[in-house]
Amino acid sequence: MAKTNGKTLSESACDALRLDIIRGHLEPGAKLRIEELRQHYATGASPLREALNRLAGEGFVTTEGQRGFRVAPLSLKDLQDITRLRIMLECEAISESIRHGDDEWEANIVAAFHRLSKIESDREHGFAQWESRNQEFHEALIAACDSAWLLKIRRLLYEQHKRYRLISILEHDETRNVNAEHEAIMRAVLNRDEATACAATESHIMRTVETTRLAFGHLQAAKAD
Amino acid sequence: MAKTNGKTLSESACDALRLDIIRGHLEPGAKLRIEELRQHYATGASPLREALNRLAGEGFVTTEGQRGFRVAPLSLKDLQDITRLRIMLECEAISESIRHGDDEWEANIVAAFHRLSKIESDREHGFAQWESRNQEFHEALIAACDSAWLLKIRRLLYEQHKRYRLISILEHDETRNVNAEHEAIMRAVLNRDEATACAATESHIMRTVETTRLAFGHLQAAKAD
DNA sequence: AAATTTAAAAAAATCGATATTTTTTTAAAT
DNA sequence: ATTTAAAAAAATATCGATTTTTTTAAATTT
Repeated sequence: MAKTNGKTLSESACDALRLDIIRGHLEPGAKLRIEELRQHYATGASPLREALNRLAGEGFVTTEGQRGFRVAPLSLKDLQDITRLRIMLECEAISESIRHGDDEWEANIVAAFHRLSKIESDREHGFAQWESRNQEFHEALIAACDSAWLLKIRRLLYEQHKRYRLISILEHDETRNVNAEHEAIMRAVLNRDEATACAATESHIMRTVETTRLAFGHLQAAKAD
Repeated sequence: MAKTNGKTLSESACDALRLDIIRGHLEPGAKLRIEELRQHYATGASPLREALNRLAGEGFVTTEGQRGFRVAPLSLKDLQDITRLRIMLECEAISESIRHGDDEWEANIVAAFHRLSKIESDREHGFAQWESRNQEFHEALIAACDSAWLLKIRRLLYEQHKRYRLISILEHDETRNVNAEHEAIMRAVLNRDEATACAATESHIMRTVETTRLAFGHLQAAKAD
């Protein structure tokens, strides 16, 4: 792990681990042995332990006494829990953003929506790119919310949910028109219509979760072999 | 730091640091030099660094590149931010608790209220005890909420707010009857009246914050000398 | 013989001491 | 007053030592 950027080894390891956990590259519940990680990430034990402790604070890994670290587990109940909170926080953030946003904020939303629309069709192919533009669009919507804690917690839950979403890439609900859902949210937001924006956001999240829920159920069933 | 319990040195250091930050024993914004902490907590650098990284993940300390750690700063804006979210999450948790709670849950609330009432009068004297029983009462109220994330985040914000509260112990609003506020919340909860319970909780938090806000303002003014 | 317990060995986690790198401070020079 | 260079301090990483847990295999009991 060469120090190409200005980050410390701890930080690089932390980011790499977080990404691999979110991506599902590291299995939920899997044991995180220092020695193996050392090999894989080509770094010393100390930076790794610091990174794992950081991630434990963020809730991505669990740790018990002298028994090392594990990837935080996933469950259907956890998914539903996260979903409910996400809806609540996302709506709160959007509402506040609507109240505070200026012209520049609006412009950024429109731009982010446009960028996302251009590749909306081939989700299957450049999934990583779609994922990143999707996130950028949703973050543009709430960019005018000036509650640091709300944004911090919302982001945490967004990434926790991403863990579920990314293990079910293949599941694609053909009956959905995600672009239309995004457009509905954007319309309401630009109209400064809080109630409609929240309703559209809630239904967007609920639909996404329904797809995720199915895929996650399939995965669990397949594992029970 | 003797290993009297089953905890690792990292965990002990983490708990000790967190407590000292919440208590205000470590000044907001203060630099946390490893060498000094090593002296104070009588432990090695590795456990300390792990503890600090954990606390960074939880939001109690900040960290930047190769420049070490600092106690997360406090501000009036931060206090207001935390307050708004606390009200939202606390109400959500209480509502769910009301929907799910059983007889045992009710009994624990009544017991916690009683324990708190017995020492409500001399807040000044055994403040630590009052603080702990107060927290136990509030946690008894939401004990039947089975959303792990909601409880986790609520607790985080509760402790963040405690940082503000504990630096203003002396500020005592004589016009308040905290015991009556607690009783009002309890009554509504036992009546399974969500709306009233939320309203009472919101007003309780708002009053507490108002006292805190004043004290914090005074402190800032005093520091500006 | 199968299952449980015990003891030894191996593996893994945790910690502390030391070395390296980076930042901050200090003082001189421009 | 600003810049530059050297010294000190601090943060970070590596390595090896210690402690704890897990695994393995033998011994005992049912």
